Amino acid sequence: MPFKKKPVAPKKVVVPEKEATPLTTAAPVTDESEGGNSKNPELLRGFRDIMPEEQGKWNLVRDAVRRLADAYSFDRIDLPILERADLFLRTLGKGTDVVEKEMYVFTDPSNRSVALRPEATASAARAYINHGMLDRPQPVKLWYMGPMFRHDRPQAGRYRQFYQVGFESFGVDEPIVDAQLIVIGMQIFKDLGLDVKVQINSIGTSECRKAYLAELVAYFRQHRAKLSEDDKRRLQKNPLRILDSKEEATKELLEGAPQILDWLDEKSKEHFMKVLEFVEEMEIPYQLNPYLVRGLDYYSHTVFEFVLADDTGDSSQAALGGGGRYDGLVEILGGRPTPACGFALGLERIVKALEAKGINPPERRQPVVFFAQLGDAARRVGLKLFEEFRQSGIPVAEAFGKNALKAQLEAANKLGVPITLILGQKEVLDGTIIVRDMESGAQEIVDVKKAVSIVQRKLVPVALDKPAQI
RNA sequence: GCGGCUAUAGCAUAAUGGUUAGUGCACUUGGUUGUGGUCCAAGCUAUGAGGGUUCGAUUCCCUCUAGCCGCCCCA
Repeated sequence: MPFKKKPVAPKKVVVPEKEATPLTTAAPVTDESEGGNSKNPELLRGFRDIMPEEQGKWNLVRDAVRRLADAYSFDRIDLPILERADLFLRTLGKGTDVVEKEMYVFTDPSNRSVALRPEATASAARAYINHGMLDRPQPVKLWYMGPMFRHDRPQAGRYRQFYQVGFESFGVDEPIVDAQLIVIGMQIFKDLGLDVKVQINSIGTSECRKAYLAELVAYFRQHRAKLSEDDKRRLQKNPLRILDSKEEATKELLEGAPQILDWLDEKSKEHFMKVLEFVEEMEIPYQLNPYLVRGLDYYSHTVFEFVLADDTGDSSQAALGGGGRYDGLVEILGGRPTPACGFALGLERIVKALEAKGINPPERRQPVVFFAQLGDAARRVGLKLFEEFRQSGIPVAEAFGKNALKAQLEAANKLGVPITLILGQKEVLDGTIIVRDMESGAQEIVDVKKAVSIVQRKLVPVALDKPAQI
């Protein structure tokens, strides 16, 4: 970097640090309070690597979702990870924790307030407006999968970067839309082998909710003395939340509390009843949960949550996903009033549930042939031979990085392949190759051109057509 | 954001206020020249970071960081 200054300062002037290191000073490095306490690079708190060993399980989930999205004619959309902070402030609700303390908000270099998305429904609605999707046949059915960010306290199965898949349906207010979304969610779990039930509630329109809330608050005010500090705070800030309080005393009080279902207007009630009818018709295991509320402001009418069926306690991790109707969202963002409904699933929780249930991905297709090489000439031939085998559908492994035959056979042994091909100087000159049976140790020298067909014949008992899996 | 517990190598673990921090798995190399599975040998890699007490700390104390658990919240 110092090169851009005058070539040589004839005097003994030393190039001042400041000018010499513009790159490193661009961002203030303040590591006195955070990280930087090891020679090893450190992960940011709450962030993690999803390691190769875990990918099988993740793929199980990703594949199931992809398959079903396709089957139900949902179109994939990839939404940006960074959005204007304001998008979330307007939609999620100012009082919500997500917005208030969990969002990664910062000012970008052009001095705009931006945020790492804490969820994607708002982005989907934004995209719906931006691309004039209201001019497409309704409903517009979109799905997405990707990382979300919330600066939350990390715990097992809870990270600051976490993955969600979401399904959103815009433009139709029919109860059947809500119902089918529930069906899709349940189908995903069914395909994965997870026993999940759905909890459903309706929180009506914002008007009837307002009336209900007044009643609810009034009710709990009478019993204020029995409430915990947390619940008192909820009563102030977000009274609906008191419905899913875990305090015993509060739960008891709830039994006498006004129920939101009684406060729904006729239309809301009818909508909800129809959703339930459909769900029943589909024989979906559901529970009416009058205390189910969701954390984000944009919901209205139907809300639901997918919960592990065999989960005993109401562990905070039991909910694998949830969603509901959000008829007001598009309008909040300045679009034409558009009914919409959707749900999102938390991938790490699903993966965790798979683990807990001992559900494993099919084994990756094991190589059945190992190619061992000695010397450069053999490597050259081997690289090509490798392709021939691959093209004829025989999975071949190699350890081109190793030179000693011994080491390569060791590797072959570890992989448990039945056959190893050995190609050395001599064989290259002769146009032959050694086929070694790993079990017996028997070897034969064959014409290299026939290697593929000979190996194929030997492998007949070994299933070659096992489905490959990434 | 609040509270509790924890922190030894890639992983799993042992030990200690005092000379080389032990073991297993894994990894690398070797046990002659181009042959694996067993075996043997060697090597590699650790006390999360900073500070304090002490003649001396990995061990005791404090702070920070991270992980786990509970709360909050949520997926």
